[in-house]
Amino acid sequence: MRGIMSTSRTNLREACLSEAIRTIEKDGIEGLSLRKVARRLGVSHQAPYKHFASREHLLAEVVADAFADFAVFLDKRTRSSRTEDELLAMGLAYIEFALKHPLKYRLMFSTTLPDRSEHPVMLEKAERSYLLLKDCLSGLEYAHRPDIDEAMLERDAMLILTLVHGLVTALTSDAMDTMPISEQARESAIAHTLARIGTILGGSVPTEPEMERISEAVRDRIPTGAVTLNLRD
Amino acid sequence: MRGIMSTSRTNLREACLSEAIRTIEKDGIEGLSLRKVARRLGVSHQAPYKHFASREHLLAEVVADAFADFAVFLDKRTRSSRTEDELLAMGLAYIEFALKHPLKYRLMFSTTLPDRSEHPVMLEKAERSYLLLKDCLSGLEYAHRPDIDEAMLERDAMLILTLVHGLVTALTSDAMDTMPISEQARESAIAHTLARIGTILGGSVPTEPEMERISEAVRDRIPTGAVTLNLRD
DNA sequence: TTGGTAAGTTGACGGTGTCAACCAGAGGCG
DNA sequence: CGCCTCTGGTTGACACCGTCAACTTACCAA
Repeated sequence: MRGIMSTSRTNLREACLSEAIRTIEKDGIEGLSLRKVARRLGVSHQAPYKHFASREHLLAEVVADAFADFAVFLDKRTRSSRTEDELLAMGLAYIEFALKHPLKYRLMFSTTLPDRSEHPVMLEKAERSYLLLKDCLSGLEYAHRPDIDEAMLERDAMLILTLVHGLVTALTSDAMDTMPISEQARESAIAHTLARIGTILGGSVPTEPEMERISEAVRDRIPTGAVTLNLRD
Repeated sequence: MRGIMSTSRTNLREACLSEAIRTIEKDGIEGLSLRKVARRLGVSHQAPYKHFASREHLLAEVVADAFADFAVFLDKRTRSSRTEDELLAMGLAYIEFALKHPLKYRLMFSTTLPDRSEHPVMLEKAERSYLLLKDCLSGLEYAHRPDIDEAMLERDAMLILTLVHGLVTALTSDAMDTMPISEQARESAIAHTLARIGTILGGSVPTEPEMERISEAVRDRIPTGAVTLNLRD
């Protein structure tokens, strides 16, 4: 028999998803439990298992949806912008999304997500956003400079992503509650980050000797190969 | 009566800490439980509560230790380096630590840590590393340029930290298992990041009109004030 | 000696994920 | 029509978990 709830027919699956979202909003990602969503849906504790193999699978789907929303947002906002500077538009869109949907954003970059390799759909949705940025970069005249090859572009894309991610992570961290910053400081932090991205793309590629100097230092100091997974020493 | 274990006297506290570390190594941060620690120490499930108010408190202490180790490492490596380029030395030290102790590093930047504001000791240890970088930056001639004021330095410090953090997060992410990259690509990713940091510090500060252009766009698009904590819409 | 406190103990409660077994209904099919 | 199988729900059990409460011991200070 079905539960008493309004969840008609066999759409319990959808109901679980949206109830999961509501639960995360209220209790955080750690507070999500299959039993809780079942209870809140007025359904037996095992019912969700008919639609999701495990808690992780449910979570993976919620996260995948968040990523999908993110990609759509990025795409739409960047496209619709009449700005010359398409990269600036994308950066702004990124930041706008993260500040408008901090929970969703946090969810996407939580470190306790289900293993990516076991949830290919989630992974695929996540990669979409990265591709959008890379495409955007490819469209700029930056990409047509003779000193920029594919690998360089890829590395710079990563850097840019990292910069914006770091910025919004800081801006939406709960440190902001205990140590709030002024609206003005916030704005200049954002503008500064975006400007510095411009600096990176505008500046010429590091010179050969400079790269060699750094690479040497890297080879000197950075361990190569397998990593050790222990917390001691 | 005491447990049978070798944990003599009242050093159960220390024993808990190191057993917690061992547990995290084996079962991940999610797998840490006070009961497990107690069991592995041959002690009753409530014994750890005499030394740690809750699971979170135990975890906070482990994390605080990790941060302390990190700060010490940064300091030592940077100091001992005979390089002219002190910033490069610090960047390398950062990366070296993260690659040598990926678990410890992940632990420090896990998103499921105890609330920072409720664990001041942990917070304080965490801030130490940031201060080290800022100090390092202050020592450079960069800091003495007329166009660099305190706020600018602070913002650039944040950017640099973000860049290095993003780099090592990618390098130690488990995506590396499923999509491994060549030793050479790894090395150039590292060198590239460090070089781009140089680009940032070397380049001149963004011009006034450029900043104004960006700031305007920011004001246009970025929501101000309170954020909404919901996952819908 | 006495009394109080710190550091252990056992026990209980409510919560979790998940396996197993059962059951009702719907649809295909001989 | 009758049967049979599959889907989506059910209850029940198990082994965990964090944490509160109450009890016991050992020691140390007055």
